[in-house]
Amino acid sequence: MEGSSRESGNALLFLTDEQLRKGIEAMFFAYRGFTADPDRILADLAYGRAHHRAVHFIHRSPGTTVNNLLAILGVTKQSLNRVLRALVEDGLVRNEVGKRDKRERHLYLTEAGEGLERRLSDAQRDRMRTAYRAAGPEAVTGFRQVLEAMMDDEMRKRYDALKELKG
Amino acid sequence: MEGSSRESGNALLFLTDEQLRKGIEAMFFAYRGFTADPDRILADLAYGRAHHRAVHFIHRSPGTTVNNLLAILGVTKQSLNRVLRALVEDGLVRNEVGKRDKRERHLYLTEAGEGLERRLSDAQRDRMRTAYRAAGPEAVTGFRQVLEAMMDDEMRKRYDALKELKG
DNA sequence: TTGGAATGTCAACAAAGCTGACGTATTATT
DNA sequence: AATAATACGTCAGCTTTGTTGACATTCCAA
Repeated sequence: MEGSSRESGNALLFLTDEQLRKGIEAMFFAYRGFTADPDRILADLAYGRAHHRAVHFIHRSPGTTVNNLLAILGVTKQSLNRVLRALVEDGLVRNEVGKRDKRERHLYLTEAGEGLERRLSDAQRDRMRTAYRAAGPEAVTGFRQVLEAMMDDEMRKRYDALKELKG
Repeated sequence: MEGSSRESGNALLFLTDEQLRKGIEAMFFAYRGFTADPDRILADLAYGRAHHRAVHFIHRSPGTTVNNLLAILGVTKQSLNRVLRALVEDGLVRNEVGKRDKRERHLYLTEAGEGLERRLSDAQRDRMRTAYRAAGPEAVTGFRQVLEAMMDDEMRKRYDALKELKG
């Protein structure tokens, strides 16, 4: 049989509105679960998701600049600045003037910052791990493939750039 | 080989922190893409994501009550009320006093409301369809499995309840 | 040396969440 | 019949996190 029983990735699938709607709802409800555990931790600390995201990506790319973080998070510098200021004041993030370009500020987590990052990502990874194990390795591959296909090109570049850090 | 090369769903997987972090980042960036298209449409209309969610779930469960919508969206009645009031004033949502229980208000989209819902979900489904086709049918199954495993139990119940509406 | 880039900061505002309090029907319970 | 509970709406005030716009500073590079 030509085309065969194992459809290739770019086969023209028949996708009903219902199937697609279910996917949309799955994203909605799953994202709630995805953020639920960190949110609980953050609530006690008077921090929000914005702080979590900043801490996450600074941990991921130590020494990243404000501008780079801005682009990854997709917010204005004013919005990010408020969050960063709080984190610096609370001693979770360290600010270092660039050596090559002294206009730039390189961002690092302090030990306390790394501690918070651990707490938050432990919680989030626990849920992710449980979900991955429940679904199985093939499902995980598919999960990642669909998510990557769902990103804007610009964001996929940034996502890939992060991936290459520790491969 | 016992266990075989095709690992079962509940096999104990070796999942590195890096793999899990990539999953977390994939969720973050993909969710941005997921909401990007409707967000652009909504911006022109002075509506936000909250309005989109209300419209989506009223479309999905016509005649649903305020209380039910509250539970699905996971917000307070004050927050939802603000959104609903705007939608009713703008003639997108219709409010009907319950026949069996007159305390309840059943919610329906008007024709204009259905029109907006179409516009929004067309945009969102286009992206979902493109992603599904790019990733292939097996990936789609895995995608859904992981997302469902990631939900809180409470939310999975609501998600399943929606699924059963039109199968 | 001058232009532009990167950063920080001030002010004002908006969306969308929250809590708490209160009112009004309506229904359920005792 | 009286009381309690439920469903909904609304007012007031607060928080987080985003937005613009304006402006100063620092510093690289042409």
